[in-house]
Amino acid sequence: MDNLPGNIPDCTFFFLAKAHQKAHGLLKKKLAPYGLTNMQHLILEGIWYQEGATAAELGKMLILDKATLSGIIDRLDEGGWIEKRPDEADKRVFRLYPSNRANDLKEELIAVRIKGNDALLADFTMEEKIIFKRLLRSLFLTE
Amino acid sequence: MDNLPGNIPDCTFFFLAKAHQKAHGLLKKKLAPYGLTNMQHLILEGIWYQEGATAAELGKMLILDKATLSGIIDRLDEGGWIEKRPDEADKRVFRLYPSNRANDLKEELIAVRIKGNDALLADFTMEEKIIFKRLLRSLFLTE
DNA sequence: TCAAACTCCTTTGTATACGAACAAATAATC
DNA sequence: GATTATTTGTTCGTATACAAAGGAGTTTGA
Repeated sequence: MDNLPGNIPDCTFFFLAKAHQKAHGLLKKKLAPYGLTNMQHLILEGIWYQEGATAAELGKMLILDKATLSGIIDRLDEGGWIEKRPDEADKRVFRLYPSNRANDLKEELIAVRIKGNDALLADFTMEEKIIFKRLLRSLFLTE
Repeated sequence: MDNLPGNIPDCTFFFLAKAHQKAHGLLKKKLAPYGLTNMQHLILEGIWYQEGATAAELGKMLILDKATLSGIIDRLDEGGWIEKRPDEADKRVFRLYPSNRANDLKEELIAVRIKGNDALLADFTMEEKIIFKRLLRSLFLTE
């Protein structure tokens, strides 16, 4: 990328956007055969780790806008990946559960993400992997 | 974020998405007063560094899909930030130039991005900044 | 206990992303 | 020099993002 203009090579906004773009594309390819998008996979895995979660809870856990979540949950539901059950106590809320079909693919789908992670950082040394993840974490966790 | 589910805390896809989400939001706020989005700012700066560039050239330089670029360029044009001039030799192509209004704000707008970068990495040590940018670069520049 | 405040989810509008299909134009090749 | 292949930019369809506003339900507080 020698033709990147003067200041842009030192722009973290740009680097982050491009690193994310690449990571997103990599996982996207691995998930395509399942008919799942990256976000759908993320929400589904969130539900596996906290069955019966509400949309609000998932939003806080995964740092997602409620408006964005609404659509993703709808498509997960339409695709038969999850089930929306109304909460008995609070009529505003519904609770989310993975479908049987989703559970049948649970180990496989989680493995896809883990292997994707390995592939993404394949060229990094062990130290670099650790440092990279630590810096990413501290970046988005710092308010 | 102690309530992040088991495996997700070690997911680079997630970290990258969230770090990007945060960086994007930070720059977005700083650009809002100008009526520019992050992407519009990026393209505009790309044009400043290479006046008369074509959409295809910008796409290669900034690693952007031509379909995505098409819309952004349209809105930059409608907003009066750039000018599209047809190429005389190649009738498929138009060349992009910053408007006078854009040039009046050039230094200021570039400074906004640079200061945004500083703010984003404010909590990092100098070494961390260097390493972080190096790792991000190598991640998205790898083949 | 009743109105104000707040919460949960949805909907609307705008802006990316990007694969796919297309029309127009240019380049390649025989 | 005509046919084929490639390139450029647009449009379409689908999926995020997220601000803003709305409807329904719940909680507070006087």
